[in-house]
Amino acid sequence: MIRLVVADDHPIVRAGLLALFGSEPDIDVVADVPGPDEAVAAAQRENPDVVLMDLQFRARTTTGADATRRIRALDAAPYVLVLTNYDSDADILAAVEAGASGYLLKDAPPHELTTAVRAAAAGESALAPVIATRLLDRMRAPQVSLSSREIQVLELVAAGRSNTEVAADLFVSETTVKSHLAHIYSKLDVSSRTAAVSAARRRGILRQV
Amino acid sequence: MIRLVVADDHPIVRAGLLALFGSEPDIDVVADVPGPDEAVAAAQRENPDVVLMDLQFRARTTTGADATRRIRALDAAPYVLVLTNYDSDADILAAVEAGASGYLLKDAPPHELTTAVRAAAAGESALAPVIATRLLDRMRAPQVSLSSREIQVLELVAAGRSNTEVAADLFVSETTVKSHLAHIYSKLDVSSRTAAVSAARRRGILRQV
DNA sequence: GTGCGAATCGTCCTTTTGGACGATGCCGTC
DNA sequence: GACGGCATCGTCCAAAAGGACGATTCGCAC
Repeated sequence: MIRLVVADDHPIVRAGLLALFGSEPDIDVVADVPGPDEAVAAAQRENPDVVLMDLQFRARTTTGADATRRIRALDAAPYVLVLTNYDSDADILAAVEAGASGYLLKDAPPHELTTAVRAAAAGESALAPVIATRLLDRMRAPQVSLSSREIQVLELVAAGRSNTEVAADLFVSETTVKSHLAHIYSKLDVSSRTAAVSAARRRGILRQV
Repeated sequence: MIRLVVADDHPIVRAGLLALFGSEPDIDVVADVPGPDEAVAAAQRENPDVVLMDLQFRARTTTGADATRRIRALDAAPYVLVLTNYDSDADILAAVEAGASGYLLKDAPPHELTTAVRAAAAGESALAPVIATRLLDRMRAPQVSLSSREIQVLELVAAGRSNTEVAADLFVSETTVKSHLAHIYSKLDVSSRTAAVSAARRRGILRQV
């Protein structure tokens, strides 16, 4: 019998997961909690085999990645599966770095969830097919990383500042700003400031406001 | 007995809603469907009192707002409640314009859902408290409100499209796009596209990606 | 110490954007 | 039926942004 803890702030999603695993004879949901801190507590208290955890929690400072890290640091730590709506690079990276053994999407078919839980309980890794594909793409495609100065420029641009204003803010010439922007465009494969901001947000390079 | 149709592309959410309404004696879920087109079909076939519908469907061209519009155009049309993750002005506006009688958030407590369904069945409007608050704020401070067309333009601009591209996307001339942008700038008190996007995000006019 | 990326600054030129005037048709309100 | 807001289209011009060449200096890695 696999002991499972479910952590998600949406009551509807928790109800759905309970219903789903309720019909699986070999999976027992021993706790369902609405927040990351409660998840860590439950992981200590219930001694589960697997924790299924959301990444985003509204109105919480702790993220799912933080909670994952803390759970994986426990003695006899359970495996953690991350379950989220988004498949952004930044999110996946955060989850993997925190020690998750799987990354699942909320719109996945139910059987993907149950097989993933069983795989995780057996100590194996479990990625949603979509995510696996994306990771492979990522490996194939060269990693884009902006320098800290470039990010600084892009943040000001995202805030709506003009090249002249950015130059004044950073005490450099407008030429320099344009030069940074040209590099940013080339790295992100775009050709305008709005497209750059949009691409950077999508990839988690800029704060998601 | 309230006949309810549930439309959401996440199997987990559908399972959760089924479990939730399963324990309500006066609500009968007569169909649960994964897409907007199926929702319209079910609304015709099952003759429900209320349709509970997601706004965003992955990998579909039809949006929840489109489906809502089509359902409300039926004979003996059921009431439509929109259920979504986001509370941006653009989404709310789209839903209301499409004829939704309520707007609910997925992280709402279950009782909000059931009371909203009962209210909708009785022909009343039902808004999540968060949304109601936002609408009231909007009424009190009506200083900035973009027209739906303007929001549409701004969304494309935020996605990094140029004026020419936006014009092509919306089947209008570039002059028209520039005219919309000029109005947007004046309303938001800015003078560039990036500043407009930034201001609109800050005020919740655009979704906080 | 050679090479490389980063940060800085230049010029010249083209494209895009924004501002300042227009104009028309439609719809809803008063 | 007049008025205002919205959406549509136009021209002309100035400013901003972007592309295509440059260039130097400074670290840091090999």
